[in-house]
Amino acid sequence: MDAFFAAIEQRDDPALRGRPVVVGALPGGRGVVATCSYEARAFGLHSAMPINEAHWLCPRAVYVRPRIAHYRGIARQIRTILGNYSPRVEPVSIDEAYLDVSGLEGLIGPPQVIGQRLKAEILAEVGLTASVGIGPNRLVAKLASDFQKPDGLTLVPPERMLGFLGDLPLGVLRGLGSKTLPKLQRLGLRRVADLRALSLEQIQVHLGTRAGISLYQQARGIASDQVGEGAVRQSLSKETTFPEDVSDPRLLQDTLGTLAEEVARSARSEGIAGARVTLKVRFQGFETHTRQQRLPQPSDDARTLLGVAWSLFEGGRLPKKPVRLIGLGISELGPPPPVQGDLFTRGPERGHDSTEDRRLNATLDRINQRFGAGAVRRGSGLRHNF
DNA sequence: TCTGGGGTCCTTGACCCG
DNA sequence: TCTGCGGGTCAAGGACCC
Repeated sequence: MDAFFAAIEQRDDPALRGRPVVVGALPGGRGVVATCSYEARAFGLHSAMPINEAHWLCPRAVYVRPRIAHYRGIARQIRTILGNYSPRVEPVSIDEAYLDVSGLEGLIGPPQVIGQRLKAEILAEVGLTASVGIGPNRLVAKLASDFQKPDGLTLVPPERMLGFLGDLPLGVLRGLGSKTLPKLQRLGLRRVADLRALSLEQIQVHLGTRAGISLYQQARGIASDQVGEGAVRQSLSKETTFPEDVSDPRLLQDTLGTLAEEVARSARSEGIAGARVTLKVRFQGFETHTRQQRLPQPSDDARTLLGVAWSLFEGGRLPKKPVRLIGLGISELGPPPPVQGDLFTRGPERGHDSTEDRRLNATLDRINQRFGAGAVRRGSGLRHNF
């Protein structure tokens, strides 16, 4: 989908159409651009840009908070449409999916006809534009979909694949970000064709074994053509950045307690538990540390997670500096431990209970006391109100 | 103009053990 | 008994993606 979040906001509010729209944090606070409209991109704005930099570049843009639940609903609508075209659909994120359309020529038509009909139906049904890329494998299809945006359709048949890839700037390849790309640029490499001229060993000298193999293959269009179920979850976490750096241990512990409850709630709703707890702390100056501990058995219990995380915080030999962000996650996921006792004898910490709600409200009250009434509100998630 | 949140995967160093 | 070495495992950090 094209500028998905921003496009939805423009669709829903006619006053925003044709104007620069930024979805993300609000100017003055701590945060970044999640997505911005193409009108905003003309000012140099882009995803992940600090919101205050965006505001400095484009003060007249409209800044709105994301409405993730709303976007998810629309994503479901779109996925339903995709499912009508192919039984093999693999969602990759809220606004992207792979479709295997091989073998559908006889039923619908050639791939470009399928792509055109798909785009037209999405526009008619949900009022948003999508960009379609067609290629012999996932890598080429993805790069083709980015080739003409917004509202594009790019077909790359197998015989044109190497030429198409070779002309693209290096930065479009997976794994080349703000650290690795400059390494290759310092070697004088600019386009994918330049990288293709290097041997596997030459790439690996600069980028390491795994990344070397990946880029060597990408440059040659070697990639999977399997459209599958998507990935299995490996971890689950919640984190929050404070409006101002925090030194008060009570506020830190309370916030960690709220995060523990949110992680435990999500874990239980998915029927999973974690055998490893990770504490994440970002200090003043953006210095980030993690500490983790393995549990004797997997847990989905908020009090257990908080207990472990807080002991990691206190005993983890962390810097004694004000805290910018705190987070808690679980990994080594598996089935939850068997519940001891029945519904009437088991502890109040399991299931949907009022203990968690009381603790959450107490935490929100404390944060409101610290940062002023209305800093956070109950019900829509701590981090969104920050 | 200071850097969100939720993820994945890889590399590296410490440590243990044979 | 001491030392070197290689492999396995774990913890931590880093890079990247959406």
